[in-house]
Amino acid sequence: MPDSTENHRKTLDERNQMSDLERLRHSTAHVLATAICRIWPDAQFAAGPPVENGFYYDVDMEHRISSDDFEKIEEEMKKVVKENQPFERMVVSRGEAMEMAKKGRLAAETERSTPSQFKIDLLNDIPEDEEISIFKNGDFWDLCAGPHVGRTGNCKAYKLMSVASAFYKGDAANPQLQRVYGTAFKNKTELAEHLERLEEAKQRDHRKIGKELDLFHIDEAVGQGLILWKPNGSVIRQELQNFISEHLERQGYSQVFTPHIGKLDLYRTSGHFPYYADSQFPPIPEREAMKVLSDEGCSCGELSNKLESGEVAGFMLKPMNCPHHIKIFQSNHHSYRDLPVRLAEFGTVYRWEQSGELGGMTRVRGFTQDDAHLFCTEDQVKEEIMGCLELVKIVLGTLGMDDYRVRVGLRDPDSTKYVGDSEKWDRAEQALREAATTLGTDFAEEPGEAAFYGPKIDFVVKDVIGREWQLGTVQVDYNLPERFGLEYVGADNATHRPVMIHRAPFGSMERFVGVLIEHFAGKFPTWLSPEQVRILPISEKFVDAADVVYETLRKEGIRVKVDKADEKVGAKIRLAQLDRIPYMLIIGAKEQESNQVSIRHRDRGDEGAMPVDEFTNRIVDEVRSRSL
RNA sequence: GCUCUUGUAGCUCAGGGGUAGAGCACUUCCUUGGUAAGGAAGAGGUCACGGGUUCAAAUCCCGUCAAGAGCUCCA
Repeated sequence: MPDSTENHRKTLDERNQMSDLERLRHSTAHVLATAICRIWPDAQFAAGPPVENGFYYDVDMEHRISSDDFEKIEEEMKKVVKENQPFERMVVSRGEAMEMAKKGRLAAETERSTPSQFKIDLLNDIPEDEEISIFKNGDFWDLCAGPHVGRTGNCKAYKLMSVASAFYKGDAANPQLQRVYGTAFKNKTELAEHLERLEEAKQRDHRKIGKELDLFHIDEAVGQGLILWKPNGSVIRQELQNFISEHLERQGYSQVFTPHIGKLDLYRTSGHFPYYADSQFPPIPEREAMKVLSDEGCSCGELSNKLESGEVAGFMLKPMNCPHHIKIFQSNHHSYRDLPVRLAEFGTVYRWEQSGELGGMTRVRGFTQDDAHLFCTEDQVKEEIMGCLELVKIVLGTLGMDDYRVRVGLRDPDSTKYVGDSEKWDRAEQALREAATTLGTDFAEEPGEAAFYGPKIDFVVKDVIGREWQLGTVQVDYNLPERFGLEYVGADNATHRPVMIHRAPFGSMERFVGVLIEHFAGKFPTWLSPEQVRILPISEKFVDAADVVYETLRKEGIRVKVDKADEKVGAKIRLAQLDRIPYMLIIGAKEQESNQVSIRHRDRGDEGAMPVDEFTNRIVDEVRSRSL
């Protein structure tokens, strides 16, 4: 189990490499602690490190901090900053440090009746050979390896952001502490810019825009994490599926359909049941079995045990599509001449995510993967992976998501958890590496990041405001071919085991569309827009003329509507803008006479008049080429 | 799953122990207009659900469900 950032104790070397900003944030965390300590002297502090966009300090005390307290705390922090206390480093012996902690003197301004309990614990975690240091700012002494900025006066631009609870040391078995989050920057300008970015992110939130544009709905009566795609959202999804399907065709894939459930035995073979039972919907026992068991007065617990042990048969909602695709592959005999076999499906899967993990479209319990499984010979692995990478590249390029990084997940050389012999792994890793090189993008090799069944390549996309999302993935798999005993007949007339490749350029339709909404801030390129054109007659008199244009566009497959409301154009434009419709066509007396339309683009504004046919050609072209 | 916060009209939200409010959206009428909001009237709610306290609960308390933030998790 790799250390999470949370648990990982920074080495002194790593600490010395802390950037200036991290130093500043860490120091601001001490300022925060000083302030809290002055207001609530019973406060016990745990850890207070810098984090990605700021810092936090974990605190345990009687009073429950709420955002209403922020003003008061910030006021007190201001005083500490104004006092411009120097941060002084003092090296002490383990015994001295322990003595201070026992007197409650650590993370405090005075000795206290209760010991600094968390600091005692942290002290015990410090390796024997490491120097123990205390950092002082004014009377506030804290066990801390540093480093810090020179004085509290350097911490001028900060803001408390939120308070939440966190498990002590990140372990769910430990008690929860109050974690106060803040952010800090070199100066107030940078702080303001950061806050602006956060505001921008809020405006782009796919849950907000999804509601505004009527894209999707989650209903309590249906269930948590289950997405209802509304007509507008469905247009986007369908367009994306058409887009992918076109490329699947070109790349020689076969599209298939499979049911949403499968027998428990199928997943016993694949190894997913009962090993991953906690993250799956509970199994569906067979009708007959249910009846017999209920007649016998069998409890739920017993039933569940019998399902797990295989005494009782049943079905499961599929948590992945692989087993179904494998069974399609296995339904024929295969010669090496047939390979590679590429089976693709927009396959819906169900996983039991913990309720607290769910959120909007990005973390759900039922989702549709743009999934495919490739069955090929060892020799074909590299080329097939290149094909997969090509597809991901086309997808991301078409959507203007050019800012991404590529991770090549390799096995951990020291671990033995991996299936398949190491020679095969060497070859597969080399194939992945070479394929990644052909991408022309930098990639990072990450040992230990491979799945137990094979190495993989992940695409991590950065959206317009700098957040990262793991989307596309390509994985080599030696495990399932083994478990299911897949075979093909080679040129030598002997049977061989094919290699499987899993790949999903979007990851899932739900997550991808969620990310796309935020990426485009709802302003989808024309080909993806649920409504591509809205015709705005200047008054009722021009509704007929509008209808004629409507028919022309509709015949060309353009998604168009006429706004016949009894409103002025100004109001109609406003609504169309709010709906993020790419083109507004305005029709009044001038246009009617000349058989033209006045074009207004949602971003470019008034583009003047143009004959209807010319506009039609232009937009049809724009849609067909899927331009941004 | 854990901690905290929240749940009032289709949407965004105010109010808060004495029978429900605004703006937008919706319907009707007036208006027939030129690039981001013309005017008027009307309709619309079991204040998430269940229980308790009270003469009286949308309001206070408990529970359930759901959402948000963070933690833990994501084959």
